[in-house]
Amino acid sequence: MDFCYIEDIGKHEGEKVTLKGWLYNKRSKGKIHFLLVRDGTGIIQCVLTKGEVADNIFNTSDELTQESSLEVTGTVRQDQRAPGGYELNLSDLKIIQIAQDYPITPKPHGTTFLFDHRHLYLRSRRPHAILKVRNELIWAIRNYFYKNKFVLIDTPLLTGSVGETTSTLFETQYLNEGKAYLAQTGQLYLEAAIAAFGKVYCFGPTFRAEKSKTRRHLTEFWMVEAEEAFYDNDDNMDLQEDFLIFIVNWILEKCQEELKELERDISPLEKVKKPFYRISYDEAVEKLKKAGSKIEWGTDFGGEDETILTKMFDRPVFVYNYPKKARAFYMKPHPTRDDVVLCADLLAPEGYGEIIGGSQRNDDYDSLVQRIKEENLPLDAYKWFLDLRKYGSVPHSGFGLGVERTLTWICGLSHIRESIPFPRTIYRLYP
RNA sequence: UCCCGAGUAACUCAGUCGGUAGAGUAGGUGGCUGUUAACCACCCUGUCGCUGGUUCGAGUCCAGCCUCGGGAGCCA
Repeated sequence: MDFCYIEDIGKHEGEKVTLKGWLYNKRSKGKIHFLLVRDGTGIIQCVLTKGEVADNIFNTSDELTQESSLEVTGTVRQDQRAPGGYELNLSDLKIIQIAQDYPITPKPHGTTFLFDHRHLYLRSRRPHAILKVRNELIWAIRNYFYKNKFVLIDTPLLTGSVGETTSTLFETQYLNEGKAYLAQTGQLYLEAAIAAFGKVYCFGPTFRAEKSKTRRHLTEFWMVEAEEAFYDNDDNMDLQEDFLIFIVNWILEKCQEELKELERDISPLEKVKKPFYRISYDEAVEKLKKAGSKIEWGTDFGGEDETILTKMFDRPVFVYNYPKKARAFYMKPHPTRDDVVLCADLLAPEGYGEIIGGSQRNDDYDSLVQRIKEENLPLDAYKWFLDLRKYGSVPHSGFGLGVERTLTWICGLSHIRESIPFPRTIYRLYP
């Protein structure tokens, strides 16, 4: 390799190095030019002084425009005046390509403009920082499951039978086999895999065709789902707690710089420790009513309800045992109550709300058949799913964590669209 | 689908009572030997979202439509 990266520049103090990258910004003081060069790993200020560098090289820098690609060679020097602490005294400068009229200037832009130029906006500091945190978040998730001996099971994205019953699906013609749907969950397939592997997880994109128009919704988002044989609903919550603490600690350890760039107050993240609060749906409704919410027992929380609720707690809170009629057919009925199921949602603090939905699954053949019928679902589509209850059925539980919602909370973002490289929302399919 | 709000220069916006379009940024030219979103001077930039209406005259008032943003619902 004949060049080095800006993040390693501290190892080369006093040495002559070559960097390859893009011009982030430039300033000139006439006979001194300052070039801010970025290479994906950082930003460094390069200095060209007339008289100390060949005239043709000094003049070359006049041609540079924002985001032109270039190669620079110079001596690394520590300097407190430089952003980043180090700067490069240039001895050589080669233009790779001159960028013409780069649309994103160092001045404020509106979100529509920025997301119309998302392919370029990725280069800016804020999205760059967020997506670096995303990278670590995903690594932490995979790392946690690997360390805890969960087996990765990739579940299909094209499915015939539907997963849950409530949400709207993207539909496509599947050759000669009729309609296929883009997956909204891999859970049912994971339930098949636990009897083979015990503890499993899947991680992939999921799709919802709902015309949701809020700061918490994407039509395409990434979800990690885990499924565990012989775990009951409480074991499931213990696991989620441990899992979330692991990934938050990982981010706190690895992403100090990025969180600082995002001006994220990390004190709420530092409070993510055992035990999380656990309240029943019944208690949550009581608390909300006392706080003035119009919620009625039996309905799901609205966005506002979630915000009120999470602001009552300084750590994540589980709300467990929701009304049966507000939850999916596959959840296990409560052993002594007919109106609730064994499940739990995990709500992130600071008003962010639901990031995990989980439940113990219905492992009883007859009762599951009954629930499928009650929901008017086609029994034959679920034949394989029902088979799992015929051949060595066991108590089991699982959960799904929304990656973008989690990242939105960890980074303290105000809109989920910033948490994914190329967001797909109700009105956005470009770029 | 419903309720708000916004569409004016490449970008961010201002535009008073209806009187014929203006700032900053970007771009261009010149100046400046330590700039930090550099600064200073000058120059350039318009289908005022679209269609129609009222008027001597519409960016401005009225109607309809389009697009986008925020929220609700739905959902992770």
